[in-house]
Amino acid sequence: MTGNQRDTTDDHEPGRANRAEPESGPRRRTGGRSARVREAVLKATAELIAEQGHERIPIAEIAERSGVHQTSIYRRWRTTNAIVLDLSQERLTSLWAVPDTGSLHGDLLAYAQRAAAAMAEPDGAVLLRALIAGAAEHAAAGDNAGVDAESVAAYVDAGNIPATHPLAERGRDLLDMLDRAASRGEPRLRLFDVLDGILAPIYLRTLFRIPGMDDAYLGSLVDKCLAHAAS
Amino acid sequence: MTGNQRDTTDDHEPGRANRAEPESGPRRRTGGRSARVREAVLKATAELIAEQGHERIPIAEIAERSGVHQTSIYRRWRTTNAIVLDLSQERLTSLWAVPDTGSLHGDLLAYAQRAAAAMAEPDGAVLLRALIAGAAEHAAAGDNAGVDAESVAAYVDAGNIPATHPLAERGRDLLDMLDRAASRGEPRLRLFDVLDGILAPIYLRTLFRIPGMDDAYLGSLVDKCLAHAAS
DNA sequence: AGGCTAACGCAAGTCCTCTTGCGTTAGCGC
DNA sequence: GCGCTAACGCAAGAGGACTTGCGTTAGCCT
Repeated sequence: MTGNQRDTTDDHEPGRANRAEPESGPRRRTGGRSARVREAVLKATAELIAEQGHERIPIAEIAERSGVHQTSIYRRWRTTNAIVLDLSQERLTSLWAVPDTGSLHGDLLAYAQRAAAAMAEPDGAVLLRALIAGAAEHAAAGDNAGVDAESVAAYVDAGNIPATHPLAERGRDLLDMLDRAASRGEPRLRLFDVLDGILAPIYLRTLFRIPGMDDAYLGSLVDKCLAHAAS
Repeated sequence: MTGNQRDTTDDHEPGRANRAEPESGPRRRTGGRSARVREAVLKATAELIAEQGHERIPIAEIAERSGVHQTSIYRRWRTTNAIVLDLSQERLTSLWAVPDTGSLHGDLLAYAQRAAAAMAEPDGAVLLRALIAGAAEHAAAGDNAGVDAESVAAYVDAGNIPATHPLAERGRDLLDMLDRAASRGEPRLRLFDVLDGILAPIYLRTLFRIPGMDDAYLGSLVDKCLAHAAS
């Protein structure tokens, strides 16, 4: 299209995982004004999503609300979806410091409750959909989140998630939790048992707007997970 | 515009649920040319999705491929997303005649295999996303798929799904299956146990492109479901 | 078979999204 | 502080999505 296939999605994590690029281009300016602009745009987008309930927000509207010029937004993100994806990664990352309650059952329940609470936010479902759309875009771009299909399968067989996968961050946190439990002598759950047994139902119910995710329900999900580990 | 605010999204189910509208407007023409046009558009859209791998297809392109004029498409569906939603409802409805293998375990496994196979189609993930987007649009439009939140909750408590819900059709089929099992003397599973335990993991892995949904995996999902019913 | 009109084809339009070039501001290294 | 230039603001402008009015075709009903 524009002939430049990398700039749009690369600015999302400005100063974190600095891959050792030998001839890295110009040095980015991540602080000060740039950071303020990013902040303002993300904040405005979150507000508009919460108000309107959907992600189809014209960039012009985000520009007006945030006080940032349209052009700047287009140059940095190019599409509304990229903004929402950026927002969702920030939100669903910082929010998810995994609890340490002392027991696996308690940890899992707290985790489930946090996940359910995040989804219950006014923009929770929208952010989840953005995450999904992000995963789909990666796939459409040709690669499977930067890793080829076979090595992804190898990861999954080993009970892990490739580092560039949208769910990777959460996978790491969960693995820590499961390791803690094992070191306490509690049964060792596999990562995908938790993903399938706890996260998947919460996500399904969120996406299809099925209510009833109270503590009793979440508790039953956790119990099922643990029952399998025992058997 | 046309002054008619219901035609766009109402043509999806031409002759099925005729709500008793007293002063129903002009009588629709659902057969012949209209049906051919609908067929051509849906077919072209499915092809383009399978080829390009995503749903961001300009209507002009669908018009060219299908031989139907842009204007006609705009008047009937208004957005690409509506077409894909239409397509997904048709596809995911006709395809899902629920098997009757003689045992609950066999039925559930066959069901899981069909679901996984449908998701493995080149356009499976896209159609699933369209279904989700459809559910979200309903929600954004103000109502919860035509039913208010409380009555939805009541349905869910009773182990059922409201009739207008995107998953309703599949829910009905599944309930039939579960009833059959109960009448054979097998344990009675609740609908949402199947949704949470089988469909949710399949959907999660589809949406996030996690591979490894082979028969062994699907079998383990079914086993877990049944283990809970026995306990 | 014939009338009525829903639905389609066609061709201009209109509106809005997105781009491009250039001047200005301000982050970062010295 | 000073220089360099990344990132922003601004104002046109190009391109594509969507609409509208009207004539034509063909379902559906009697």
